[in-house]
Amino acid sequence: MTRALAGNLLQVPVPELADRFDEWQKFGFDAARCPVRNVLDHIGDKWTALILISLAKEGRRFSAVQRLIPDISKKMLTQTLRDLERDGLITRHVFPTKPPSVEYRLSPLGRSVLDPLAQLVFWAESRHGEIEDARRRFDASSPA
Amino acid sequence: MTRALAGNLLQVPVPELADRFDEWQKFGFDAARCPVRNVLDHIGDKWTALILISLAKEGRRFSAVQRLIPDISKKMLTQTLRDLERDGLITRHVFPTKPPSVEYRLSPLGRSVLDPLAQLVFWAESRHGEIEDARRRFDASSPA
DNA sequence: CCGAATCCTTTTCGATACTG
DNA sequence: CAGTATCGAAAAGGATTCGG
Repeated sequence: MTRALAGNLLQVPVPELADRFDEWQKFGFDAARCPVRNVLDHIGDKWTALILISLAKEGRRFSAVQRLIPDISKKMLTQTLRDLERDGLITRHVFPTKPPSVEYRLSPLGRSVLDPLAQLVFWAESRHGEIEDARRRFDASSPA
Repeated sequence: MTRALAGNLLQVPVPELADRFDEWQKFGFDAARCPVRNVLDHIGDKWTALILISLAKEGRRFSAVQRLIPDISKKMLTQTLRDLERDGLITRHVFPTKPPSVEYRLSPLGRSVLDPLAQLVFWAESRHGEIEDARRRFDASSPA
């Protein structure tokens, strides 16, 4: 994208990320305060991103999310939803029907992560083939 | 969705992500082919993002990366670097000095992930405070 | 229907010691 | 310097059972 150069692809974008990394270094790189660890570790776990995406279009009930992500266990669904609620990314709404129904919705904060998350997902989709090719090449030229 | 209401912030962006999710559903949501799982699980692990960022500015040697990320063990550094090489995100260059030195560099593919990754990192940085506040509120109103 | 509690397996990770 | 090998601890995850 942007100015298409011949041969020497990119290199220009994302100067900021490296610079920010340098900043972190200066302050001793405190793991507890590093947002990469504190936040990315969370949204990067096995189910979080999928759950967020499944709530992108509309609020959904517990069982509805479970249907959308068939191979998640109830335990992990409960746990991940609670973590997301704790972080303020989703809200939980209990309706006093019987049996009770519970709906989860993205909060404004949760909705705000969809955009950067989408960037990464679309990157993953578009590069998935390249990555699989690279894996095959690597495995082919590596010993048993 | 859409109809931009006052007070009700955003909602409009990222229609594509939810739609893409719907697409996946139609094909049975094959976990093995889902790029969210195949790729995000990788870059979302404990060290991958940090290593990619540490290589953003320039190629670095094994020990240099280890200095930049002080609390990574040699084992995990080796392992994560190898996984990244396998996925084609970084390249490995051995210089026949003695003792040998090895430099790791981002490949074009690896550089291409920095931009979406930066979006997420900057989101994390800017929202870190909100998330911590939400955590405190949640913990305060939850039982022992 | 939603979820808590328990048990158990798998995976991840770190510490340590060793090699070219 | 840049790894490899092995071990054990810890965390994550799944299956099952129970309860409001």
